[in-house]
Amino acid sequence: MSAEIPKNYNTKEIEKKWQIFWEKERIYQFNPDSSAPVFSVDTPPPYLSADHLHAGHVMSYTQAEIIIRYHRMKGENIFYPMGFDDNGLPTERFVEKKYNINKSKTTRKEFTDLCLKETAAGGKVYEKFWKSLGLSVDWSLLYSTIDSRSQKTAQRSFLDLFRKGRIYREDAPVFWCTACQTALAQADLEDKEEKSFMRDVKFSLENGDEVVISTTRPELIPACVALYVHPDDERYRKIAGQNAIVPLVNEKVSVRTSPLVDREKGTGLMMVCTWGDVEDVQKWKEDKLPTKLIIGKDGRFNEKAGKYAGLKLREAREAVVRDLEDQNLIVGSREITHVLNIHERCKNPVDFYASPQWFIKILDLKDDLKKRGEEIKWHPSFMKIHLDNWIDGLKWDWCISRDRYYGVPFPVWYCAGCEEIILPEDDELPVDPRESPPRNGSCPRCGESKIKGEMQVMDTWMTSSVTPLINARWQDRKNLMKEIYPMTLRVQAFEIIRTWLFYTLVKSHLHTKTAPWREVMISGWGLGNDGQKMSKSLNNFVAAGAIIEKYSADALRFWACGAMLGMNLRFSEEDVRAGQKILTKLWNAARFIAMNTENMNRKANLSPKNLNSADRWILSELQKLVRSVAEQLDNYEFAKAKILLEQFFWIKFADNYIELIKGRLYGEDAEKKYSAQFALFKTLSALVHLFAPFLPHLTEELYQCFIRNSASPVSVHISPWPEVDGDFDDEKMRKNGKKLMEVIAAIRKIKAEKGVKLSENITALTVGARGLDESFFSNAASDLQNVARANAISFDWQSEKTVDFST
RNA sequence: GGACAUUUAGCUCAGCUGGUUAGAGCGUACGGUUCACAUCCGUAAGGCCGCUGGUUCAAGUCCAGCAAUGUCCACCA
Repeated sequence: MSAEIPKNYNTKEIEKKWQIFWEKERIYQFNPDSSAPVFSVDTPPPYLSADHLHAGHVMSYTQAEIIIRYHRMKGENIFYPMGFDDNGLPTERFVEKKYNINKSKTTRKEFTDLCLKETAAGGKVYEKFWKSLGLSVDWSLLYSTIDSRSQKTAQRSFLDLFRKGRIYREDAPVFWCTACQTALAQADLEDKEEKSFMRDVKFSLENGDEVVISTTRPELIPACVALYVHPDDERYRKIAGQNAIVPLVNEKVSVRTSPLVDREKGTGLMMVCTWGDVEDVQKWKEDKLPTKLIIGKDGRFNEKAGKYAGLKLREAREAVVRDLEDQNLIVGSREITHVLNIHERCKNPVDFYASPQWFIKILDLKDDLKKRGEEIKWHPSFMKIHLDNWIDGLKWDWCISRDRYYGVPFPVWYCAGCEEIILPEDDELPVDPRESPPRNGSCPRCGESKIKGEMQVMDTWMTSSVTPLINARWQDRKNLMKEIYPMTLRVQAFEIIRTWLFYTLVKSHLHTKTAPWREVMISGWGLGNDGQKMSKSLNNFVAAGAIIEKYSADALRFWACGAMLGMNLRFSEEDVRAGQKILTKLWNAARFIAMNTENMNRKANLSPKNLNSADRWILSELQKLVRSVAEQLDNYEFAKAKILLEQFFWIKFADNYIELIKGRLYGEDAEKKYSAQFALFKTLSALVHLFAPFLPHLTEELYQCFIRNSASPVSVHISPWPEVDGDFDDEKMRKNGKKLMEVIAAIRKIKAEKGVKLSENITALTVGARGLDESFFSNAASDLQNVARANAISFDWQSEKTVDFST
């Protein structure tokens, strides 16, 4: 047998071999007919537009996968799908950039065709990559957020919520990205600090008096519709109720009062425009102020802006300031730093704009949603606070429509005659009202046959928020709702708690009156060498494919599970190399064991009393390891489990135990040799299983080469997780073992330091030996003597005196 | 301004419900081995455990305050 075992572990060949094997044998396939408990997983569908996969992706997917593999080996029926998010704005932007095209200058058909082509290509790259990493995904469950099943689910979600009165359409101010030319939701915004100028501008009152307002947005002066003061502000008591004249446009606006005005801010006199910020929108709503929208959807000023019409925002600001200066109306100006909202996808500043949009009413659900959040078990627990904070801070209903081309269409038509909203039946879905009319062709209310389809598309989260329902085939007659829903586990990173997690919670609360999952697992970020977030625009980008190519998937996975759940992890090639080292070490240890257990009878089961001391020790340590690794994995503490495994394997098993029993393996005493062989094989077998979730390729190779027999499962990944064997779980043995290791250390020290400190070391040695139980020692003495001999020392345990160096 | 997290050896991080001389990996220096190990083993150097107070017989570990870093949120007149 030993002749057949290759000396080196050929990473690339072997990993590829088992990946093909797993697929062929359908090791990871979900079995809907099994009676085993189901463990269903809701994994993030990554955006295909991210055309480079980096080590950060590897980290979060691997961490989740280790937990999943553990549950699979515990005999649970794993439902582990993969999805691709190839829907919506990110994909559009990717295509725009790649082909350098402008959405408004191409037809919808051309554009969506390109999007579909790119997502198909991207999907292939992703699938290949995830497979090369060894993810135990059931690829037969693959979904894409633009495929017809997802569209159907998203549209049915819309219809269901519409019927429940949760969805409304309103022509109101919305967050608007002038670069993408679409409405946005609160969750699509990001903060950005920017330097700007606070300018003090003179306004005249009708009676000729002058007042001063402060603003960072002078270009909105032509859109001013009111001034506000605090009702108790002595300075302005007299002017409240009067009219002011807006400079440059000479329009009359009223001076109103509101207790919400902050007297300390600026001059205490507040200019309200259509609409510069959230305050403006609120005042506009509450006091029914006039509307004077001077910025168009493309970001240019429109005809209502008078002489500034046609200018871009920046140009308009310059022009307005120039004009104000010419008229000596700017009485103060200072540079300030303030934070403005930018669009998360394109980083352009977000404005307000009014146009008809679809909304889901969520502001009245805050308490319910927080309660749903509490039904879920959070790992790590503090991550739940991010959700609560977000819910507390909600100010707007969820705007679900986007003025774009590529995405799931709304299942909505409008009657051209009576403006009735026309909806399809569930069995018609998916529909595309932009392309085809409703089934019965005319308006059910007025009979009008001219019907318009809704041209907007859904927010990408409208689809992503129903991934559990897509997977459970909620929309199908024969669905898996009972089997896999609510799902067992959601895995994701923390930055999309406010989007993906929150929106999914909203949907499942409204559709199924449950939380969507029982547990969530939130991972941190993989950081670049410099500690910054990995991003391909920076030089800290670590292409995951290249690392796998250079080392191995298993080594990269070993790095990925090095941080505790929820913590960020800095990438370091040294750590990957350390992972590679443990692969080699495991391979060699297994090879050694295989060579020395070739002819042993593996069927017989020895009991502790038939074993030598050292063998009982390592097996008792093994039981402790089995117990604690399971404990850690139950708590999603894969990093701690990994450390336990490493330390047991490398230090206790390889450096100490194997060295201790080599003499018996090479010796003539068949009984003593068999005792060691038995412990060696039992330990190796357990280790291969315990390491399997972390290092799936290597452990599969070891299992197939050294462990598997005709009665075993075809793969280590579906073979049973090790259990504690009470017969060998012996604390007394572990205590003796600790002493045993001290004695070995003392022997090595004597060797290393020769004469130096000799007496101390000999004392350590004898004291260590004396600390052992008598029967344990008498049985282990020959093993120790062997170690001593291997270190060129002979020691007389009886007299505790003689030390020879056979130099 | 609010929230959450982090702060322990040169680097990356462990240190559970407080208890003897604070640990691992990598890196560094030195020594040994190459008969499982394109290696491996051993030894050493290196830490006011962010700062300040408090509780306690006893604190890296609990409490309070402060600081730095990261992230999220709020503030945009």
